[in-house]
Amino acid sequence: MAPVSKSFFSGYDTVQLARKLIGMRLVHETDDGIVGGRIVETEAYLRDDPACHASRGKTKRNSSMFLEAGRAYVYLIYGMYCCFNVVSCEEGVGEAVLIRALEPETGIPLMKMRRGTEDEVNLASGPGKICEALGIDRSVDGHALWERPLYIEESDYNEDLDIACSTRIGVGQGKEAKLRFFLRSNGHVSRRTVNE
DNA sequence: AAACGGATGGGCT
DNA sequence: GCCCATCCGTTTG
Repeated sequence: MAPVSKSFFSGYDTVQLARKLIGMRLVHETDDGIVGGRIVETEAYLRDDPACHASRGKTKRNSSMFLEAGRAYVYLIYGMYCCFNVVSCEEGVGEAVLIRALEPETGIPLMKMRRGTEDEVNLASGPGKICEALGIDRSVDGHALWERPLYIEESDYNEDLDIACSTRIGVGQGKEAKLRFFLRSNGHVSRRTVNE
């Protein structure tokens, strides 16, 4: 397999890209090994959405959100975890898709070591867990996700996906909006019991 | 099974 | 000073 082309990311709005990324693979080729998995849960963050970091303008922290579609936006949360996003829309807009959960596929032993658990369901079922399992930190903020070593690639099985929709997890403002997307009956999503 | 507190850094009203 | 797009271990119903 190989990274998708740059054009994979353009021509869609953020909600469309959030749905399109479900079923695709996120892969990181590191010195310690190749790790990756299938994306099973995403959330959309929109420009006029109070939960979106870009909604109050461009700062040093969120500046990569304003890059072109397909760039990485990685930020530190709660002082100790990172969250990984795929930038959407054209340069200068400030929207992104948060990747919330993966179904581990490649490099599972390395992920287990990094996460300190043998439980496969617990390897990447949350945005902070994904970054720990894949070795993603702020040094890849702004990276082009159509290029190695960190990239999106096509999945072997990507047909007839049953995508469900709910409110987002952990947000204060913007609670009502149903901007979370996940594979309905997949065991690797971060939470099972949310509305509808 | 749900609820809570601690760890810990940086941006903000 | 307070609020987070979190996680984990522990306590409570």
